[in-house]
Parts: sequence; C-alpha cells; structure tokens
Amino acid sequence: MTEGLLIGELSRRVNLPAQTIRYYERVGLLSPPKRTVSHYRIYSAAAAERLDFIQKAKRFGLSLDQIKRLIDLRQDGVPPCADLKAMVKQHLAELDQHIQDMLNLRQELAHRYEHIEAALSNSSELPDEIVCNGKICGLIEQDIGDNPTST
Amino acid sequence: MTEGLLIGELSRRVNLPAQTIRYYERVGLLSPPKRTVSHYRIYSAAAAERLDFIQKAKRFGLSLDQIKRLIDLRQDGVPPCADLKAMVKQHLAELDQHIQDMLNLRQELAHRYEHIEAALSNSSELPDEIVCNGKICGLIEQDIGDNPTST
DNA sequence: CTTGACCTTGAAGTTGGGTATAAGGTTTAG
DNA sequence: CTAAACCTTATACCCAACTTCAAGGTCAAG
Repeated sequence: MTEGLLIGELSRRVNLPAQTIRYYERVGLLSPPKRTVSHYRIYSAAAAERLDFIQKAKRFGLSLDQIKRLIDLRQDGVPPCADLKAMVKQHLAELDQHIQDMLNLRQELAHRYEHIEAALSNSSELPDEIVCNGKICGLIEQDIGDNPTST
Repeated sequence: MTEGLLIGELSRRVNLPAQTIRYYERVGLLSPPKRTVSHYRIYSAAAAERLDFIQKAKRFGLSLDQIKRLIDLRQDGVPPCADLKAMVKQHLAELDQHIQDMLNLRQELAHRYEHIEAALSNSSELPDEIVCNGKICGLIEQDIGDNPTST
C-alpha cells in the first residue's frame, strides 16, 4: 500500500486544520486527491509537501491567489521562479509603502499621545468641563495634528 | 425653525456618504435623530459635530468600536479622556509591534529576494531542473530564511 | 450492537467598515 | 401634472481566509 494519509493525519502532519485543507482544495491550491471506496480523501506525501510549500509561500507574504498562480504556472511546465521574483519584488515595494504609512501614523499618534499626557497632568484637579468642555472629549476635538496621513 | 439638516445636506457638510451616516446610526455611533412627518431624518449641528468627532477619532487609529465606547462613556457622564489616553497608548503599542513585525518580514523577504536574484542570474542558461528541481519552485522550497517571524 | 472517533457535503457565519441595490414614498420646480 | 432629486427601509454584497454548523456516512474497539 502507498501509505496514504487520511485528512486528519495530514492535518496533524502539516499543522493545518482539516477544514483548511479542504478549503485549499476548493480554491484550487491542492488538487483533488484519490478517495477510498467510502469517499475518504487519501493523500500522498506530495500533498504534505504542497501544503508546506503553501505555508512557506505565505511567509513570503504572498496571498493564496498569488500562490495559486505560482502553482498553476508550474503545472503548465513554466518554471515560476522569474514570476516569483517579480511577485516578491512587488510585495517588497508594497511592504515598504505600508511600513512608511505606519511610521507616519505612529509619528502622529505619538505626537497626540504626548499632547494628551500634558493635558491630563495639567488638569487632573480641574473639573471635567475644562478637559471635556461640552464635547465628548476635548482632547480629540483639539485637532492638534493638522494634516493627517490619509487612511 | 431649528435649522434642521436633511441627511444629504449633512452628508455634504461632513463629507461622508449618507449611507455611512445611516450606518453609524445603526451601529450606535449616532443617536437616532428627530424625523419630519414623512420620516425624513432631521439633524442638528450637534450631529455634524459628532460626525467630525468620529472622523477625528479615526485619525487616532481608533476602531468604530473604540469610538463608540468613548461616546458611551461620555453619555454616562464619565469624562473619557483618561480612557482615550489608555486606548491611544495601547494602540501605539500595537502599532509598534505591527511595525516591528513588518520590518522583520521585510528583512526576511529582502534576504530571499537577493537569493532569488543570485540564483536566477547563475542559472539563466541552465535547465529548469536546477532551479526548480522537481518541486514547484526551488527558490521557495530552499528555506534559507531559517526562523521566520510568526504570523 | 453500540459508542465514539473519524470522515463526507454544502451552506452559512466571521471580521470591519462600509457600499450597492431594490422598491418605494416625498417634495419641489416648471 | 410630471419629472427630478430628494428621502425611506430592508437586504445583500464586498474583501480574504478561513471557521462553524448541520446532517449524515464509515469504521474499529469492546
């Protein structure tokens, strides 16, 4: 016998829920496996490798859709390495943009946080009206941050 | 007359789609306004201020849920500034963690990218099997990145 | 034979922050 | 009177990547 794995065993082996494995099959990341007479899926070691591949590719920051494209390319006999390179390059650029946005946001947020600290330490003995004069929270309404990073 | 605004006017004034204003009402960020006899919503200037507040609070990086908590606190007479401070602080910490994760990911990704470049320039004349020897994409399978940042 | 741990399917729910569509009522200008 | 431009509600849809549910079939142990 070819040492087939049932989905639960595969699940434990690759550390993914069985449902997720079925899901991957549904979206085309995993080709439909052979079945027992009672329709149980039987997986070969190749399936485990494929799942490992998917998990590693996810660590590159690729979406399932991108991973699927790599797999499909390979299925067509095209070595996907060049495409992988382009994908990774693009992902790197997006990541840099994302990081920059977050740093900007962090900057603004930290600025506002300092402002809050200053306001609260000054007003800890004062009535609410000074801190929250007629509004929900004066600290937000103050609008110190001028031009925000666009969301 | 109390100068009531219809939703479209309010929408233009605060620069939010009318649908979004109704949505905010539905999720409890905006209290249900008075209605005309024909059930049209009529808003006071306070609604516009509330919506401005929400938009500003979003610029602090708060979720609608967090903003709702601030508003609810205020409704109960509790000045929410101290809570705001805590929320912003927590958000800042999460943001820092997030940025760190992304920097780690970027690092690993850049490392892998260099690896890909090197591999492709060496093997541009070689058959696929060397780059993609029997696997989907040798570059991913190589696992150069040792311990990854956990997702 | 029964219990429990497997497995199957399809459909629906989750998350957040909305957006879109359908089907209708109101108001106002011409 | 009618057409445009408002407004109303309820419902469904969007994104990704799953997760959960319901209802049932299979298999090994005792």
